[in-house]
Amino acid sequence: MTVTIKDIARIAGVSKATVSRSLNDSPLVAEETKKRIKELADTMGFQFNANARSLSTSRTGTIGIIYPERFGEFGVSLYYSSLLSQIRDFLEKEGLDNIVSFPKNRYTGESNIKRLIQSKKIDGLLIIHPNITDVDQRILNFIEQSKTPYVFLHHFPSFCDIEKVDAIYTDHFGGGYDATKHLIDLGHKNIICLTSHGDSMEFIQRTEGYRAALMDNDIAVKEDFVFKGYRDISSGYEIISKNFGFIVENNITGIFAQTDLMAIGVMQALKDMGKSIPDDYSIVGYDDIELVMDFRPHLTTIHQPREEIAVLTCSRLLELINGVNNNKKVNIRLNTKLIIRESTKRVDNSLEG
Amino acid sequence: MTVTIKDIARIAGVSKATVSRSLNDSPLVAEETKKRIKELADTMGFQFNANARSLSTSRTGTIGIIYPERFGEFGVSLYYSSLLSQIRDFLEKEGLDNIVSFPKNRYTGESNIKRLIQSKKIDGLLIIHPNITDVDQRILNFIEQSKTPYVFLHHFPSFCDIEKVDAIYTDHFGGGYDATKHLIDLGHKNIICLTSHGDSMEFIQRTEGYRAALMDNDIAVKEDFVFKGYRDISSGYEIISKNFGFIVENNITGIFAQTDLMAIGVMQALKDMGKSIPDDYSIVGYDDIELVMDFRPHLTTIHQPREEIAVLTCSRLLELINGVNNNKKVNIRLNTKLIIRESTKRVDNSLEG
DNA sequence: ATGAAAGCGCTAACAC
DNA sequence: GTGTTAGCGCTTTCAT
Repeated sequence: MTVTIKDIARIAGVSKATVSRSLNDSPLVAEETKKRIKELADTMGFQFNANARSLSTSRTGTIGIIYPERFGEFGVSLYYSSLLSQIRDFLEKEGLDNIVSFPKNRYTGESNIKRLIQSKKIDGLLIIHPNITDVDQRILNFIEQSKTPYVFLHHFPSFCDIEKVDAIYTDHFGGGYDATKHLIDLGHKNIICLTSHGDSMEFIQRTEGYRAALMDNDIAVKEDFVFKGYRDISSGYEIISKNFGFIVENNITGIFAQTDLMAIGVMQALKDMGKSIPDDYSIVGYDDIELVMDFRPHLTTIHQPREEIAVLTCSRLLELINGVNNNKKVNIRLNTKLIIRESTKRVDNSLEG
Repeated sequence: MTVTIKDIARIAGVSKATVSRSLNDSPLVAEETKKRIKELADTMGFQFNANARSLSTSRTGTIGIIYPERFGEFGVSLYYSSLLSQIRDFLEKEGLDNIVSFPKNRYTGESNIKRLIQSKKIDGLLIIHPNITDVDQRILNFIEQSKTPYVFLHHFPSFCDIEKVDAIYTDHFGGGYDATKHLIDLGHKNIICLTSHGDSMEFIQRTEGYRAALMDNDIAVKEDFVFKGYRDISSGYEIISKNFGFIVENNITGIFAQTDLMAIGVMQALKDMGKSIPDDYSIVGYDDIELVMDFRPHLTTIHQPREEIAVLTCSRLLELINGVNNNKKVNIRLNTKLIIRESTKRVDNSLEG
């Protein structure tokens, strides 16, 4: 039923080797035979057996994508699924398949990274890992010594020597800084910040950016101005509702929410309290997910260049796989971009004491 | 560097066959040797070469998931990505990998279904296909004669003889019916419906359910009460804003939006016009995506049993792959469930003429 | 320019 | 209970 090169060889009256060479466009075979074989293969509906091929060449034509476990969570997936789409798009263009996996099997605890590499199911790895615990040094060593091409993306891989890995990431510190600076520039002095629980690097870095911007502008950094939540809409909503007294007492006018979802929740909460945005409060989000355009006022936010991340990451991985420019590591920090929309506004000083 | 069964055989002083048998838990080998071999394999960090294995057994341990192309679009992915998560979860439990793919490569136009099957990259296929154009009869025949196990999910596969395929889907007609009936039961007489452009079966079926419910309750079906949009928040928003005059003129009080996202947009639009929900308008959505809980009032909606779909679909596919109960097709229509929350309310008849 | 043959790592008859 | 061997479908030396 399935047609193999052997079948083609038989029918064409040539050897398997010639068929293989022809279909792989080897220059060693006469143009004429090559053409004949190709056409024959085509009419016979031939397709390489990927397993046989991989066994022989050690190339599978599939890329492994390692996602943080909480990808499964709803809110988190909004930004990531957009990034993933871009990655898929690129790989599709190259005719590559992809296997998406968590670092570990959640049931057996087995390392999917190790498994995928050892079982030779993939040609390379794209890794988004939030922190040290998820991809530990042992695994990292394993990948390294297996010589599997891999690229880290999205965050700065702070848990390892950046000189020793390929990584494409955005400047989360800078993003946090810019968001805060924007509020400061608009005259806001009392700015709170909503970040995420946990040790995910991106949030730690955004918060550092927030602090730095305040300090650079001689505004005291107050630890109780940093609220930890769950990076989704309801968490943003809840933090604001519960702490509204605090917000009023402290004369807060600027709010930096470290995810757009939180920012949306913040806006909802303020609206529900009869407040107006940006007249009463200025809000800055983070991510620039598509969803924000569905809400009024349109959110001022930090755009992450997802498409660029995807393109650069995939291109780099392909270089590694194809063995070009793989003598030295590539390390790119992409700038985020402040997108000013409608949720931020110059503070009205005339009303101040 | 990589350790193979040959290495183990050499070190253990047995043949490759014995090693293979041991690691595959064959009853043909003595318990003692088996144990010894297993431990050895373990300490040596052995892992089967998936390609060699697949070549020999024709089993790959990976499942292909075919998604509609517009999975890439943001709004659409909210429901589907939740479904996909559930599927992944099940497959993870079984130690299976998955390759997610569109029906065709968007660049080359090549059929990914054919390619994945012919190249023997997958053991079975999970197919979510919106309509006839995406998975045409030729491909269907191809799958069939390739004997690749496959299960359709999410929609009723109306383009083929349902008796001849395995399919797990929800009752979109029933869902549309229940949503509408709920509004009718609450006393609403003038009910509009927001559906999606295109020929996606799920929406056609939901609209049919809407019509049937009206007819069954002696309410005239008016074609201009059905609005076509893009299944996202802004589309819902726009339809309501643009047609608010129509809504008022026609005394509309009930709105059935065929996606939750549209429903959210509807609520926003009405709010922005100073209307109150559910006092002025009752809204019913569809899907029961997680996002709806982030909005007030909480949306009354049609819950789709995604987890059940995922579990049943995957279980069935595994049966097919393992050759159990594969003599007759399985065809399950799951019921949706009306979830009554805060966006619907009995119509206040005292105000009526 | 083409063919023969070995080998990739594993499984499964078939022998013993 | 274990070993030998052929074979899965392809690539790639090495011959010719």
